Amino acid sequence: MHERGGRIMADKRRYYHDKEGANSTASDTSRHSAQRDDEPPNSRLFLLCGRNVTEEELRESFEQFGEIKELWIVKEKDSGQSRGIAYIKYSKTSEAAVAMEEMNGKFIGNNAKALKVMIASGREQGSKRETNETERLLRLFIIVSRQSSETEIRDHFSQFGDIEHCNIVKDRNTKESKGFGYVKYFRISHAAKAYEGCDRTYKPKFADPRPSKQEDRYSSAHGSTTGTYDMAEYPMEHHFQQPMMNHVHHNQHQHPHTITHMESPSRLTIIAHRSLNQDQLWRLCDFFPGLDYCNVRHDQKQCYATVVYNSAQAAAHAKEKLHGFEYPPGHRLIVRFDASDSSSRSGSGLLGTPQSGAVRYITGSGMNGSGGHSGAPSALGPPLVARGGANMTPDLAVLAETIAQATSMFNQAAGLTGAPISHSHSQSGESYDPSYCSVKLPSPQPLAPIDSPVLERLFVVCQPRPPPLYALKDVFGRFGNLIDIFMLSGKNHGYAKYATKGSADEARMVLHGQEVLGMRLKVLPAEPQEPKGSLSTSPSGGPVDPKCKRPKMELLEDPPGVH
DNA sequence: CGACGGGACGC
DNA sequence: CGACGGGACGC
Repeated sequence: MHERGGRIMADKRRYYHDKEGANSTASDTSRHSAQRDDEPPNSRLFLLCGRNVTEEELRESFEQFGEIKELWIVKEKDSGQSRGIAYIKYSKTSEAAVAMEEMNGKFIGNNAKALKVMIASGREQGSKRETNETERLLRLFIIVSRQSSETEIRDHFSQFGDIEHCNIVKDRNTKESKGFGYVKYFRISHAAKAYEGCDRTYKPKFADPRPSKQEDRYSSAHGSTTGTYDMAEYPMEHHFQQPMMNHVHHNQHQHPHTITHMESPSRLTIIAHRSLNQDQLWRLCDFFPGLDYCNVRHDQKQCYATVVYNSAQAAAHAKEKLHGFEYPPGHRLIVRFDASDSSSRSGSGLLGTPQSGAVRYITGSGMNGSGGHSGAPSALGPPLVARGGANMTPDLAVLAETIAQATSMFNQAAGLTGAPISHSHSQSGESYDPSYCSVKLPSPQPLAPIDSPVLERLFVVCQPRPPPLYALKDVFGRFGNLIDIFMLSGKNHGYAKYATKGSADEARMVLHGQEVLGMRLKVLPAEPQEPKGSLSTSPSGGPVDPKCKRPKMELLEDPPGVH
């Protein structure tokens, strides 16, 4: 399935790999439909319309906001008469959010009644809502690395819209980050865009509403209606600046964030890691036909590019291929149609004004334990491009290497050899640089989609400590079909997940006993993961599968060439 | 005017 | 030796 274009992964499945099934161990009957309804979350609309609104009218008005998966008007069972209620399921959360914001209060057809549009809640829930249910649509729960700051969170998330509040939860006493936080927007569509478009290491989820403080205390005191229904009126009036407008115009809906502008179909805005320079991004964009112009500007945190193609189709094609692509590895590009509003800000452009803050180069557990010592060991010399940069920090060296790898990968994908930017001496696609990896490696390969079924896992031990995650990802990825690799936090071992057994076997045989950036690897077949809830009450006692118990791991204590 | 039908594990 | 990421908000 990975044809040529597949190298530039635009696989949307990358974005929806949340494991909502964590609590779905309670298996049962009606779960199937319920899951479809709410996947991705908040992608279904509930609307009140007139009884004579037709399915065609609804479809005509609502399809401009995205892919409608299902459109259903609720009818009286016997007469078949509409009950004035409809459900519209979109393929994406943000499509539903924008549709709601745009269509609520509008009139369609010659109906006298204004539409009321809201995000549908679950089938079981019905019309019952909690007091502050609106938070569920506005606030994201996110995982953050332990050392990232609130400024950094704000910088990243403000690109999707104005933030009402964001915080990292910290231990009251030690003030240490607990590794998660919250971001709350003013507008539902902004939260939805952030949910889909933020860096995936944040693992966003819609936050459960915080229980309001005066719940039952006052209700008894006043004996009044403070209960569960008073907020039933949804967040609309609060979040909608525009008064109800008249009839629907079928033109592009405005991006909610900026003031007034239109999308220009041949211009793109790309948000990328700040380490990328103009030349690299130009090359990247030029990989797709029709590039006219590429301008890059930076701030402390990120890199913003305006890219113009010579046609809307060319731009759309590039956008589709590049959005979500990891470049450099571990950092997904965000690509959208450019908003050409000249009246807005100067300098950093239309996408927020990030402040300075600690830049997180690599996210993921692999870097956590290594602190500032993750640079290359001096015995083997610094990695590739860091050479000669005596005052380069380890982080910069890591970045430089990352980019070299990514560039090399693109050169491969483009069929270019000996491109000027290439720092390595790889001609035929295979590379051998003993300071990077002690064995000759195949050329870089695309990763498998993150939700691919895991057909084989490898257990990886690194001594004395793990090399940077990007290096492991690259090296283990070169055998193809790598889904993911991670190191356990603070440990020197981890797991690589493959979508095919063949790739895993090859990786294991080639890499076992080799070195990556000076770190010796053990690569073994992973023992099957123990089911979490398995109480040891089973008569057999311990682990499930005794068959692949003791993989042999000798031959490693005395590797060739190094004592 | 405020909350759930129809079809269905299978190329 | 080296075995399974990280997760809900002031107690």
